[in-house]
Amino acid sequence: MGIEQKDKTMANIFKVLGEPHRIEILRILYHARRELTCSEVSAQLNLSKSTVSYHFRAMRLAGLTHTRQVAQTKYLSINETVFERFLPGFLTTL
Amino acid sequence: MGIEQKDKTMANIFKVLGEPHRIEILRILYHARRELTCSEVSAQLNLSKSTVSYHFRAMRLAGLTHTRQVAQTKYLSINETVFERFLPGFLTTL
DNA sequence: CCCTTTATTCGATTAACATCGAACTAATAG
DNA sequence: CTATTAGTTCGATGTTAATCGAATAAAGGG
Repeated sequence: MGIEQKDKTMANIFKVLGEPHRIEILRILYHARRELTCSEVSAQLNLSKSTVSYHFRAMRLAGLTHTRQVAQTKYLSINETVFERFLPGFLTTL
Repeated sequence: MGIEQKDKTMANIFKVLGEPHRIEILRILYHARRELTCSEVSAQLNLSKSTVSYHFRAMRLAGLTHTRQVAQTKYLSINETVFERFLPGFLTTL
C-alpha cells in the first residue's frame, strides 16, 4: 500500500515549483524568450550564485528545464514539453 | 526588486500540492466522487487524525477544497473552480 | 449524565529546505 | 603561468514542514 509512484512524481514537480524564487526564474525565462545563466539570475534576483545553482539543479532534476553547456557557462531554458504534459496552460499565466 | 505577490500565491498553491499524501487525498476525493471525512482519510491512508486534520487545513487555506460541516463532522470536497483556474486539466490526470 | 465519535490544538521531534560564504574545479584570456 | 570568470560542492545555520500522541472541545446516543 502506501503512496503510489505517480503521486511521488507529481508531488515532486509541485514541490520544486513551491518556491517563489523558482517561479520568478521561470517567469524571467519565459518572458525573456532566451536562455539564462546562473550568474545572470544571481544578479537579477540578488541571490548568491550557490543558491541559484541549487535552484537550477532542482529544476533540472525535476525535468522542468534544459541545460546547454558552452565552455564553463551553462544556459538554462524551459522544458516546454514537460509543462505541456503535466501543467498545460501554466506557462502562459506567468 | 523582491518577489511579486503573484509568485507567492502560485508558489503557495504548489507548496501545498508538493506532498504525496495530499495528492493521494485529492485522488481519493476525485474518484470517489463524494465528500470525505477526516477519520475516513485517516483510516485509509494510515495517518493519525491530527496529521490529516493538518493536511485538510492546509488544502482549505490554499483554496483547494471546500468544507461542509454537519454537527461535529466535516466533509471535504474539491474546489474544482480553483483547479480549473490555476491548474486546468490536472484533476483528470489523477 | 456518561460514553463515544469527530475534529482541532499543543508540544515535541525529526527531516527537509533555502540560504550563505568559502573552498574548489574548469575554462578562458592576457 | 597567472588572473579571471562560471559554476559546483561543502559545511553551517535558521526556517519551515510533516508527523505523532496527548489533551481538549463539541456533538450525539443510550
